Amino acid sequence: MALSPRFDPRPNGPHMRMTQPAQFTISDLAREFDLTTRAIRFYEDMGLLQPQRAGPGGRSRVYSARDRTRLKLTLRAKRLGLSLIEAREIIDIYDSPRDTGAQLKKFLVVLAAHRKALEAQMADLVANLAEVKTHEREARALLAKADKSSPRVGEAPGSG
Amino acid sequence: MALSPRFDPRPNGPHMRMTQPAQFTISDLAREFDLTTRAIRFYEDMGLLQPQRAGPGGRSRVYSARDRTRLKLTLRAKRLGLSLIEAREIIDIYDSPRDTGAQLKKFLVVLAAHRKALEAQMADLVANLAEVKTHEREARALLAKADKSSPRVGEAPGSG
DNA sequence: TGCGAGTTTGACGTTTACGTCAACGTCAGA
DNA sequence: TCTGACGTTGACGTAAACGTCAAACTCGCA
Repeated sequence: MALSPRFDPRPNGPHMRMTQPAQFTISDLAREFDLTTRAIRFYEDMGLLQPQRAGPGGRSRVYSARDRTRLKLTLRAKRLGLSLIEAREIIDIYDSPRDTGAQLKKFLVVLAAHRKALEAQMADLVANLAEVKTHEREARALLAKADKSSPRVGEAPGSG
Repeated sequence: MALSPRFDPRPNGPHMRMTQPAQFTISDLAREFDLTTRAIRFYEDMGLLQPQRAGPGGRSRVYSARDRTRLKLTLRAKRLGLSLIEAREIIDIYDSPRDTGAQLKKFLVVLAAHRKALEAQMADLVANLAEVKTHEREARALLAKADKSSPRVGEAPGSG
């Protein structure tokens, strides 16, 4: 748990927290999101993050709040089953410029497709949850019947 | 689209469909679920399917309705981001015997864990969908404003 | 009798998403 | 000055989920 200032490329680091910390080291993010630094560098190789460089020779990575947001979005996309490439495509579109009408229209098309995929997955999820709940009800009913016919010691009925 | 009877290990194949076809070939399932036969054999290697054998020398695989159900569950689990091993563990529990109280209780524990995971994913999904809808609203509003200030030829306002 | 369509097993290749070293630089503190 | 803790860049390894051959068998049919 050493706080280890070291080089610390954070003029107003996490401790200031006026609005949002502006700068993060790679292990800041690793800790926050429970990742290895290797994973974070890999996401950079995949084009998901583009940290600045600082320190002697400009070697150390410095992550901005935007990088952090993109990382958060990446992890959520992963949890929903997207590949890193798919995640990057979507996230890139999300923070790409949309100042012309054509860009806005393309954005809407992509959003519609994305929403359709999410809704399909939602359907799977709802079906699955319904089944789980049904099984739970049935199992509880069976268990209650069994407990009534031959109750076990140490398990008072009605205190579960 | 050749119906290809060949060996056809189906005493009452899909064409009878009184209740449910009882037997399927590997390519029946491949067609139905849009998989390669390779994938289906791989699922067997992973312990997800256990088809009977028939034909000369008992070489050809014959899939039962239960196999088909397990395959369907497998694919849904995959769509929700589970690995094949995780899918197998859950599906195995679903059609394992639950006649003793201990088995019922373990079943309930597993179901609760599974439900918790599904609900977490549901939260991700809902958050994601909300964001998509917000972006859609914003983009549509921007587009409407832009169209009003400089409408394009061939795109009558109010006919989208 | 040979062809095509379908089946089998086996073995190796591929992509994704990292893990796991190795070898090195740097900075603060004992 | 040396030790840790952290950082860097390669380079190689790995697990999952198949794809992609190859070589062989069987069946129905022209």
